[in-house]
Amino acid sequence: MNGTAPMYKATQRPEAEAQLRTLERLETVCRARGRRVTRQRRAVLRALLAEGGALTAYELLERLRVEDGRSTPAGVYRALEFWMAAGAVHRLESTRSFILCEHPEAPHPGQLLICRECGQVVETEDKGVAAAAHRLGEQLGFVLDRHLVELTGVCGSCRARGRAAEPGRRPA
Amino acid sequence: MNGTAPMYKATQRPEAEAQLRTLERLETVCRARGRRVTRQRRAVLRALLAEGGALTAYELLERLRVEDGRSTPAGVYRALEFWMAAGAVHRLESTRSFILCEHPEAPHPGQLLICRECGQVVETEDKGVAAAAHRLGEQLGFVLDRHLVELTGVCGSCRARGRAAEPGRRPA
DNA sequence: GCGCTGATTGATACAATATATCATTTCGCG
DNA sequence: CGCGAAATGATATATTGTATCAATCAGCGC
Ligand SMILES: [Zn+2]
Ligand SMILES: [Zn+2]
Ligand SMILES: [Zn+2]
Ligand SMILES: [Zn+2]
Repeated sequence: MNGTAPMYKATQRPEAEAQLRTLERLETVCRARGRRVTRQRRAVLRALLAEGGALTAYELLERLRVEDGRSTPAGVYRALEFWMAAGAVHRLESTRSFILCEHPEAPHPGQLLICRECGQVVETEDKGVAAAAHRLGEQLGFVLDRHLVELTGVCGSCRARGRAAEPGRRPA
Repeated sequence: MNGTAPMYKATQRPEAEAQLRTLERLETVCRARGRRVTRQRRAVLRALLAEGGALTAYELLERLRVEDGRSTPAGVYRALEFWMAAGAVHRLESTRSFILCEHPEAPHPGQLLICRECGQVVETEDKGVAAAAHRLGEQLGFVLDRHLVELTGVCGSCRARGRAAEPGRRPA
């Protein structure tokens, strides 16, 4: 059954390599700005990378404590804040969790598509959505600097698997 | 209990009348579904209406307690959940607060524009944004049923007031 | 009106999420 | 090394949201 839509399933994290290269780049940028990439911060990034998806701050904390029993909520939130400022981590407002950015090369107005069945999160940089949002802001006289778009539903593979569920859903 | 005179606070804003008419309609709809519009639920709606903007659950609680000292967090959240299910209230994820829906006539994928200076929130039903989001979902094989768009920035009147700020901003 | 039934509330406790503070340690650098 | 900025550790606390269950209320058939 792998013939249908294995597009995102993909192999065991092919992005991992790229993510690690990205980490090095981030590190360089941070140092240039007088900020440091420390053990704790690296640990947070590694945990998110290993998870391959979103984690809440306290789930992250549990994982960090396996390696370092002294980890605290404050530490986790500090590291998360650091990476969010660097553009390497996003916060999913609708699930109060955190996830690695899939395009950390540059700041970007991204969109997050969330599957409520399997928890998968896909990050996009869709020009259409971004442009429409920007246009809307202009129409209303706003100068926007934060762009939060989280779209929740059911992904293709979950729909393929769960034919037992009701076919008729009403978008709300 | 004291006589529950339904003296709705004199209308301070123009939409208030329409909102109150909408309340009656909601009430009818709710009854038709075996749900009740009670004193406590009405109080939550009135408080949001009087505020004219977003309130956190606990800010709401403070206000309710002025009139009824027995109000509790659970009660506030229950009422909010009730109205959100009815489509009369939205939760602003980015500020963890709640606001009246400006178009409660029907379910809708809306967008919220938030001014970080004055806290103003404008709700829109922009076809362009909604269509772009829907298209994006289709491209990625998602069937979406929740549409969260919160755009934050500075509104026109705040910009007019605060000319001291820097003119060149980069949307992120 | 009377009692039945399910919806709603009251009261309390608790869970989950996030931040404040300050003494101490580490890092980068001259 | 020794300085100052950055980061952490430790602790406490603030904020936001739920669970539980007995008591009460509203609608309904009688
Ligand atoms: Zn990103
Ligand atoms: Zn899925
Ligand atoms: Zn609305
Ligand atoms: Zn404003």
